[in-house]
Amino acid sequence: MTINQDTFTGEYSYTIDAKGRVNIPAKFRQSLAPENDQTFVITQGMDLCIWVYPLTAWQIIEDDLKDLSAISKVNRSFIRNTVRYASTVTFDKQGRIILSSNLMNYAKLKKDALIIGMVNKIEIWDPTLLAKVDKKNLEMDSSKYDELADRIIL
Amino acid sequence: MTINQDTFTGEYSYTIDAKGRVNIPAKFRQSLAPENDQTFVITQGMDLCIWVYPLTAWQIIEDDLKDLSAISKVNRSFIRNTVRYASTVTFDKQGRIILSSNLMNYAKLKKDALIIGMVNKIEIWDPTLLAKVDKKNLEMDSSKYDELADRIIL
DNA sequence: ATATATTGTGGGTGATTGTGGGTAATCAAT
DNA sequence: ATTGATTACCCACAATCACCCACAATATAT
Repeated sequence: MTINQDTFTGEYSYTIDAKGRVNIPAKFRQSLAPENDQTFVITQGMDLCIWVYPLTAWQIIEDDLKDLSAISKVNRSFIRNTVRYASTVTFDKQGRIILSSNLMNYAKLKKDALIIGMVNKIEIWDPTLLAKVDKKNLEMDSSKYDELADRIIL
Repeated sequence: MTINQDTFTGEYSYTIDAKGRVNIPAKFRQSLAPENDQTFVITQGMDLCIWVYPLTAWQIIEDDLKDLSAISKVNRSFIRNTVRYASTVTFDKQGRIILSSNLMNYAKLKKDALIIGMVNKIEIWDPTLLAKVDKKNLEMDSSKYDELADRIIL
């Protein structure tokens, strides 16, 4: 049973094989809407992880980027840095996608991967790295959590 | 799997051979719409790089420019610096295009080329030059980046 | 409990891609 | 016209990738 189309929750651990392939959790595959053609777009996250979007969600981002005028220098470098690391990946018959070595280096991924549902996208982390980052964030941001709690009813 | 016709994302590194030929990434060739007849228009970018447009996209730019008055300073400089140097290139059986020595000088290209999808066009950079330019831009404009990131939900 | 289907992980092989070079046509200048 | 230079087109090959199959472990159904 899936909650919503193109919505992802939960945490799963997988291994990355010698060819850089990781499994997309079966639950995520099932909640991916059919019009995505079993395809995601993967790119660098704003933290040291990989972001994975359903294809159609990424297309909306692209459309927004198309509206930015190339006359502005800031726009150009923003587009460049957003799109630069993005690539489409379709999962194979076994449900795996291939991670480029670029992205694996960026997220410091080796053999183990932690895959986390982030509602509208998916994050892929190195388990030990996430543990560290997580701990630091908790210390820093506990006050800001309260702000958010006001806006979102849990 | 390609996202859309005539849209390009991702980063690829290639080598320029002695004849000034560079490969257009296979993914880009595949997403180039058939009515372009395997043809691009290459010209000077507004940064120190080469811009590569699908033929039909360039034709639209030309049409737009005809409609615009020459009064605007932006238009005049765009026409002078960009349109001036434009020429059409068709890729060969191996998927390569030829770069004129003019354009290679402008973008300071030697042996290595970094090819970046910029949604509706492609950029060709010297790898070390881009690293420098990019770093400078990020330092100068980080606040404007945040504005843009707010408008475009990642 | 047993059988059946699904899922996660590994590997093999043929097709595609990136890169180099060669040869014949085209053009320019003497 | 002859030479030299430039361009357009063709071939070759190594490395990479996409696709296929295998199988053990887990989950589901009867």
